[in-house]
Amino acid sequence: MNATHHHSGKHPAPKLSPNQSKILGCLREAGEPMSAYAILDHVRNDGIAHPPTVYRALNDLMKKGMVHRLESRSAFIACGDGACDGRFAFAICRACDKVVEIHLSKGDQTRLLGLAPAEIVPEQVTLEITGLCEACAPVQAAPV
Amino acid sequence: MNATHHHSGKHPAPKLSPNQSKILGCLREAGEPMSAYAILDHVRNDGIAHPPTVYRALNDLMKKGMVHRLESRSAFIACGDGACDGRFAFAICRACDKVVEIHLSKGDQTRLLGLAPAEIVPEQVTLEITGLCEACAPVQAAPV
DNA sequence: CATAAGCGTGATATAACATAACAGCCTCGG
DNA sequence: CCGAGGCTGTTATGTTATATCACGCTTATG
Repeated sequence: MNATHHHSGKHPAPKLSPNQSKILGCLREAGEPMSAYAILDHVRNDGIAHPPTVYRALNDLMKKGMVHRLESRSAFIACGDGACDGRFAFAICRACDKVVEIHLSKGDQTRLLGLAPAEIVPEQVTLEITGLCEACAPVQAAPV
Repeated sequence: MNATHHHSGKHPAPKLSPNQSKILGCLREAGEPMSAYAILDHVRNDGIAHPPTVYRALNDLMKKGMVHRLESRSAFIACGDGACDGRFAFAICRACDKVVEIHLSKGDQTRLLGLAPAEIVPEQVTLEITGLCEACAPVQAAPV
């Protein structure tokens, strides 16, 4: 699971440290959001033993656009694309925690940033849409 | 103007418990986001002494639409409108923490919900736009 | 009155999430 | 040799949130 030379193309060169690779590998294997401490539990085998080590790697991976944080759940997930430019959104099933990454078009991004009031110059967007996925819809009642 | 009939007009009847009133008052006085523990510090005078008391009131107030949670900061803020229907967004200055509540038009709401993939039926939107306000722009460099 | 149900609250304890601060070990360039 | 910088390890602590049980008050009922 060494992602050190992935395919070249859209994405900037990764250049990951050993710890970053381990943690990214863990998140990619899971394919779903994990809390920092859940990650820690899964990489103890790999010699990572303390929270700061995990958070350091996660923060570095987020700067590279390879991991995103789901604010509404305090959880982290690998970017479905390898890496992206920071303009993205998520749809999350409230019942099973399934996450779908939404790729925002240029137009979407512009419209979103345009919602900011004149007094604040927008830089970054956090957009998370919660709902119910196909599988969970039949067995759940609407709470809102 | 006590229209306790149905929820006529924009705002449903408040009917707050004493603790809810104290905590909403605290947030309204502040006019800015506060962490649950910052709120706790400010209402100790009023006889509230433990975290669960604060969280209980905050959760009730959020259900009523009178308080919102800023996911990206783990903070709470009084609704600028008294109460609203849950379709709103925030613009936040990353330097001074100033928050502006953005009221989404019907069209904005529809577009946002439309971003959800087919496999997840959207129910709720969390949109937070971080940037730099007029006052802070001159003295801050862009980090991203 | 007695009693039970329901609700808001008080209080203890602990869980879950995150970072500050410092120390060790490399490698690189002088 | 020596210092700078990058990455990691480690200890300790700070911050955010909830589970659980107990208490007192009001109300409905017999």
